[in-house]
Parts: sequence; structure tokens; C-alpha cells
Amino acid sequence: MKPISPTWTRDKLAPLPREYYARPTLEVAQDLLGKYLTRVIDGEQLRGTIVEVEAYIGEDDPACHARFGLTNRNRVMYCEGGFSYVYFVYGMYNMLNVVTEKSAFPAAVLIRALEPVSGLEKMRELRGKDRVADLTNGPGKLCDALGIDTSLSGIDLTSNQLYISNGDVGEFNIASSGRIGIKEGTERQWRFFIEGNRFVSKWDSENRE
DNA sequence: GTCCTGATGTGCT
DNA sequence: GCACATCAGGACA
Repeated sequence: MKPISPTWTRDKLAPLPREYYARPTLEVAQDLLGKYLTRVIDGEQLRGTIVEVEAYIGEDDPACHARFGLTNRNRVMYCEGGFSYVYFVYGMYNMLNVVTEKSAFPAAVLIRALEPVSGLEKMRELRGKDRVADLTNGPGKLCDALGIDTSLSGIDLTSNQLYISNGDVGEFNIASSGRIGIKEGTERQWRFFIEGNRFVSKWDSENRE
């Protein structure tokens, strides 16, 4: 699979516009690969390239948080695309999602792994780990490394404290697989990752397409 | 390297 | 009361 890569902004660090997120979720999910995710803390930029994502789409998706309809927790999934959805699981970990599609249609893309680009020392401090390879190679880990928790849920990704921009990577291939860590809906090949990237969280060969 | 287990808080069917 | 879009650490090889 080849990436879909239109030029959304001239500046590789300018936040992507609202229209970027208001598209079909599977399209946005694949297109997010290779983009920069930037978190600003105390004026410092913590930045990584998105290398692994998963799509969660609509009330009919048995793995989606919206499968039981609108609740307090998943409310932000029902808003228009381009906002963050951060939730807390296993009593310990935060998960970062990007809301997609139009208002009232609940869908989001889970950011599962990043390749660190800048602010590595701050990430080490926040994670309490030294090895670069352990900083952002999983959805819980990257939230730790970027200091992301539920207080950042519902913020506008076209603003400048947490945003996504064009990025600066070369050619790559996109691979897909079933989603990880869920029990239902595993047959949907809605996990996408940059083939061969060392920061991808898992390479379960049985999950590979 | 692999496999297994325990930790832990929140929202809900 | 229980399930949960995970991770770290220990046992073993």
C-alpha cells in the first residue's frame, strides 16, 4: 500500500487544517502516518513522527467506545473532526486519539506509536526511561513521553499546544493488520503502520495482512 | 529473546 | 462488580 500524501500546508510545522480531519476515518488514519505530532510544554516542543495508528469507527464497530451510544466519556468522539480524545485505561495509562469525520458521527484514530524527533531529553524525564527505543513505541508510552493526560481531552488540534503537521519523512510503505488489545472487531484490518519502522509497537506475524 | 502475571482507576452493557 | 484500545518486570531459555 502506498501512502496518500496531498500537501495540506506549505509549512511542515503548521497545524493541519480542520478539513484534514473531516474525511473518512480510514483515509485520515493512513494519511496520519509520517506526520509530525507536536506537544508544547513550557514553551518546549516535544515532537515525533506518527508511525502506527488504529481506526475506531462508529456505533457499529464493536471495539469502538461509541458502541453503546453517546456517554459522558465518549462525548468528544461525536464532535467534529480535529479535536483530541484522551481517555484513561487499566488504572494507569492514557491513550491519545484524534477525532475524525463530521459532527455527530463518532470516530477517531488512536495514535499508537511515534518516532521521536525533538525534545528527547524532556521525553526521557517524563517517561523515566533512557533508551530512545522505549520512549514512544506504544500508546501508553507516548502519552507519558509527551505529558498527555485526560486534561488534554477535547482540545482543538488546529491550535498550538498539541497539533499535527506535515512532517518530513521520505518514502515509506503502509502495512495493515487487525487492531491490538481488543477482543471484538479484530477481523477489521484497521491498524496501519509504517512498514519496517523500529518504533512500531508490535509485529505479530499472525496479525499481518 | 519469549511467556506470564500483577498493577490500578474509571465508567458502565 | 467487572471489563478495559497497556506496560514493566520476573522466570526461563
